[in-house]
Amino acid sequence: MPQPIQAVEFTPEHGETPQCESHCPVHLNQIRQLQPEMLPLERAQQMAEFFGALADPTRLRLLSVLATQELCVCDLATALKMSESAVSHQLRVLRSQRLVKYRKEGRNVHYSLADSHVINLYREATEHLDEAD
Amino acid sequence: MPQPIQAVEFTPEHGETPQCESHCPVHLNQIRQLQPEMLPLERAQQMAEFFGALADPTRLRLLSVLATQELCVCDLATALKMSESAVSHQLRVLRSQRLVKYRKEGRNVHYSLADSHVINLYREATEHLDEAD
DNA sequence: TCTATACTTGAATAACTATTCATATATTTG
DNA sequence: CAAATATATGAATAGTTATTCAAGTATAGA
Repeated sequence: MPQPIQAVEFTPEHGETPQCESHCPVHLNQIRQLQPEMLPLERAQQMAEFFGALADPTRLRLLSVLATQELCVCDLATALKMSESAVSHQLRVLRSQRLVKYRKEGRNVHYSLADSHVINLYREATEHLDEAD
Repeated sequence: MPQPIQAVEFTPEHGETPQCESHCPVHLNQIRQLQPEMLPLERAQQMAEFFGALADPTRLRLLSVLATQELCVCDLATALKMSESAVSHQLRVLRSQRLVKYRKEGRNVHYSLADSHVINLYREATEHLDEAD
């Protein structure tokens, strides 16, 4: 896994006493060596929020139609048969994770996909799901 | 976006009346044409569940240490400084989405990453997050 | 077979999240 | 400026989820 980590908060005072007995394959020293590989909590939280933005059917449907063209909120609401308010709330989540970008034009706000990562993540997930469930 | 969709439940009876006025860029006919591009609800839910499995700091940390080596539950618990029960519950979520696989050996259960999609998704997310926040 | 260990699981609780409803802001048009 | 439209937002509610605790299963060894 990438992200070989910077700050690790591994304190020898508490917690790392292994519950495993001696026959367990990995022991204290090795677990200590695992720490540098482990995603630091803060980064893990940031990343979880990002994946969280993708973890909702409504938001995924919004992204799927935005993949075809730029659309304003009321068109998105119409296409998904949802209230504009609900769509707007979800677009805010997508914006907060920079999954979509927007462009104001008069009273309309046109949304579109932010970058290619969105498509790539979508594709990876699709491939994974299509492999023998 | 991939996944050009199979069944679309677009019924002309209700919902698709456009809230947008005539100056809105996309009209009813075009919105109707959007439907085939839209992720069907069932697939969207399936995909949301998958991303949901990645949307938790604990599970991402588990994956990050499993990326370095196969590990048993008690070692994972020790490394993350969490109860074995909590870790086991989270591993169940990862298993349910086939993000990890496991191997029983005596009383230990050794977990490892399921396939390369995990790494790819991790990398895409990392790259996205590292771009100008 | 009895005990200990590794892991799993169900129920309960606390924290989080999606939608609705009401309201607010901004822009266009009369 | 007033009215209408497009979007955004705050509060409330209902549904979801992560962790804990207690109990359960399975395997190994005495």
